[in-house]
Amino acid sequence: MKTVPIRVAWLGEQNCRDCAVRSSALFAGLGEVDFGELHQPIEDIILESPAMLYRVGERGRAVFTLRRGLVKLVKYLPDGNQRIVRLLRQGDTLGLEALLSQPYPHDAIALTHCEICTIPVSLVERLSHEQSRLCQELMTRWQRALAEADRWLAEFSTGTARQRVARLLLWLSETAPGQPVPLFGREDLGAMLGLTTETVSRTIAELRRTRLIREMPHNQLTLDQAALRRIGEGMV
Amino acid sequence: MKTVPIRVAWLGEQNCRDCAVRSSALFAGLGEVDFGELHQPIEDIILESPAMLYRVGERGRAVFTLRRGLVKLVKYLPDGNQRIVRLLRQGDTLGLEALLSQPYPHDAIALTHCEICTIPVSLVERLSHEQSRLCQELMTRWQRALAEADRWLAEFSTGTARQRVARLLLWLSETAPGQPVPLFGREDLGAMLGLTTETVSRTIAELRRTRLIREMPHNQLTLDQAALRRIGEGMV
DNA sequence: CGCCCAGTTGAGGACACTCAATAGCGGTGG
DNA sequence: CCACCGCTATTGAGTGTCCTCAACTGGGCG
Repeated sequence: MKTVPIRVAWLGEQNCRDCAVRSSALFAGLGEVDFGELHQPIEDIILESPAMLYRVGERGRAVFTLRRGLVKLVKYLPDGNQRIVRLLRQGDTLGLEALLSQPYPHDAIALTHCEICTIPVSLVERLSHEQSRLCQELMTRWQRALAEADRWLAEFSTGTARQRVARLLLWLSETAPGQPVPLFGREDLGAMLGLTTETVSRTIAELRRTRLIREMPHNQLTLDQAALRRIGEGMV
Repeated sequence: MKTVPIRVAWLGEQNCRDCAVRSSALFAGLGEVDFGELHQPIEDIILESPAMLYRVGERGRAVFTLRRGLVKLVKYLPDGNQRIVRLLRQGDTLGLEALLSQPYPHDAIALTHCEICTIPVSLVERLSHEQSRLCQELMTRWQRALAEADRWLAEFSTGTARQRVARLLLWLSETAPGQPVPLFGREDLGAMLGLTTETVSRTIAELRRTRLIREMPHNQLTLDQAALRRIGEGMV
């Protein structure tokens, strides 16, 4: 895996009040008053594609909000193979484990260009003493992560290769329905779906031949959503 | 599915102070002082095997602590098939979603004899206003659930049928290593591992023939843990 | 230009699924 | 008490999907 330098930008004057994902971000529930408390600067980082945000086992001192992009969470099996257990997208939170002083349980690796807020654990802790509202907000994050995990298991580890690929493509188009979908490496797709790269490749090729997906510039895809939905649900 | 009447027992004088799973239960972090606040009675219920604790979509008004037994969380796929996304055991917490006023996302069904504490959401909410410690405790529950979900995905949806069955048996023996393990219906096992009942049956039969597992009374099994561990890790 | 990596395609085989028949077990009723 | 039923588990035969191994293609970049 290539290592890519991490560019860091400080928000300076700017703060979470103006954040693009404010409505879905961690501090969404806090009113204006509370923002006064954010004296501590929140770091904003940019990652390019195969860059690692954190590594399994690291002691984290930060929680992250994904403002833009896609991040994979990777677990390593005893036999050395790797499995992508979840994908995070715009508005999702990463590294909540750090709040519990636990090491991160995955590798977190950028799949696309990513913009990520770094929120020091100390800040969250300080605020949560005063704001029981924040606690609620945090639990919502956990809940969302868990719901995604369950969905991941049900949709992407069950059924034929065709079904899994179709469901994954639809999942990827959920953030912006109708918009083109970024397609990444066959190896990653395989690790998400529990399939080999060859099987994924064959399946994608077949979908392309039958015009259910169409290549666009920049490795983007447009989908025949209705048809893919039928496939995903087993209507062959 | 048979419906089994639910026997309800009130704890009366007894409370969480004396609970068998106190050290791992929801209120584990609370000192003696805090127990004074538990004026509200905590209901203790007993479920027998295929009884349902709650149903997907229900508006929950309670969180549950599993004091004893095994509970499956079931999700239903669009094609009507069902998938068991997680198994809960002694000390685990169920229905945390109720704290966020969310409907339960699964069916929760007892796989064995179960003893379960029912904790009203209102009680948790009242306490959590005063006790930021409880918030921490709750997040730990979420984190544990999420870790189990990830593990479930990595261990029970990957590899050959032999590997999956071996790993599941080992998982079941984790609560009490060396102790016999309860074995349940092939259909449930299949839904946990993403396999058909026939494949599970063949695999179990083969493990029995090769003496890696041994039948005991009451549908219990003793395991050759070392051998199963080798299988689970792919050392054939 | 040629290397390297990612993706594609092919052939063969292994594994799990499907369909179907049989065996075991517990409960019910004659 | 035994015969019968229903359900679950087991076993078998045949098929299909996906995996493995391997060759080939094509674009990016030194």
